Amino acid sequence: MSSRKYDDLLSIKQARSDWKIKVRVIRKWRGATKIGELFKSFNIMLMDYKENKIQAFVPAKCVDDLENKLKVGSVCSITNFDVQPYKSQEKFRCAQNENHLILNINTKVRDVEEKGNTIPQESFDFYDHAELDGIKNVNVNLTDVIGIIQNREDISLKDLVNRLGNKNLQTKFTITDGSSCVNVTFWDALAKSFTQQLQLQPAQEPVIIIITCCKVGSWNDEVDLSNAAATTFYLNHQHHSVAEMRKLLANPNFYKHNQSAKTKKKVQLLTIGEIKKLQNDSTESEVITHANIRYVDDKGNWYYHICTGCKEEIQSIRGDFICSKCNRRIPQLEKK
DNA sequence: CCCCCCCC
Repeated sequence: MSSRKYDDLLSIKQARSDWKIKVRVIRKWRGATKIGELFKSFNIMLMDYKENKIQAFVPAKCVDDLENKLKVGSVCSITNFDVQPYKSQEKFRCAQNENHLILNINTKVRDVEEKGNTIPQESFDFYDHAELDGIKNVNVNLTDVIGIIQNREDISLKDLVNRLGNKNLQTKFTITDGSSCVNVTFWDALAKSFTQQLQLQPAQEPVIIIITCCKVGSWNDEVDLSNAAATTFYLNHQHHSVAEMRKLLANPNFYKHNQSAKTKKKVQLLTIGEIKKLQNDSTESEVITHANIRYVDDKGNWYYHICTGCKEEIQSIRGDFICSKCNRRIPQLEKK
């Protein structure tokens, strides 16, 4: 075995046969088919002592050989692997690195002792909640976020059937950094393990969550974080970022800009009769009701016309109307 | 050398 120094993960620019890296396996995940069957192949995130990270793929043909040597938390030396740049349009990249590794049947993995510079157990690249709106729906890179879980008692696991007839598990919750809130939707296996761990999570309230490698999307015009295959979460994790957030939380001004979220009540389903009986303490509360529309009163001016295309208000509608903003033709309303 | 949808 050669005794030459280990290569820096950022120096690995193209395939070369003699790369030698010393890394900690910090995360591991498997892709799945649309119906949730896990692949034999898997992925890992590797980190060196400089906290450089790189994603590595372990193809099915070398899983039997390598999986037990690549346990999360272990430090190892790895030689003989392929290097591949991400394709220019490739989305859902897990590490801020132009390249990723592909292990193969010649790859050698050896447990090594950690001497000198210690490789941390984890490393995150957090985005502020306020920045998320600006990067939503891009997802060339996956995103790390930290926040305080709100209204923990309202969080539940739901069974859904989507419009294609597939079954899904879903859990929704909101996290805050004190000044803004972000919605999170976890799906399927991650939704299940999240709700389970949240129930087991002992004492320390509120629960601080780190979500790593998540997608930043939108739902109902709001930023919504959701899980990709690589997404992992940590509750009240032993990490300085969690300690810092808990310190901020102890400050009485922490929620100053966040009162609405803190006091937000669960939306209730009420009958019209119950809504009529609500008292002053329900002012501006949100409720849901089921009702049948019997007729629409078109006298008075409680309503206005909008173009069904551009949603701009239309001043008058008599006969067919061409929207002056987008030229859409809006037919005359039919009278009964 | 496998996936990254899915809730209105």
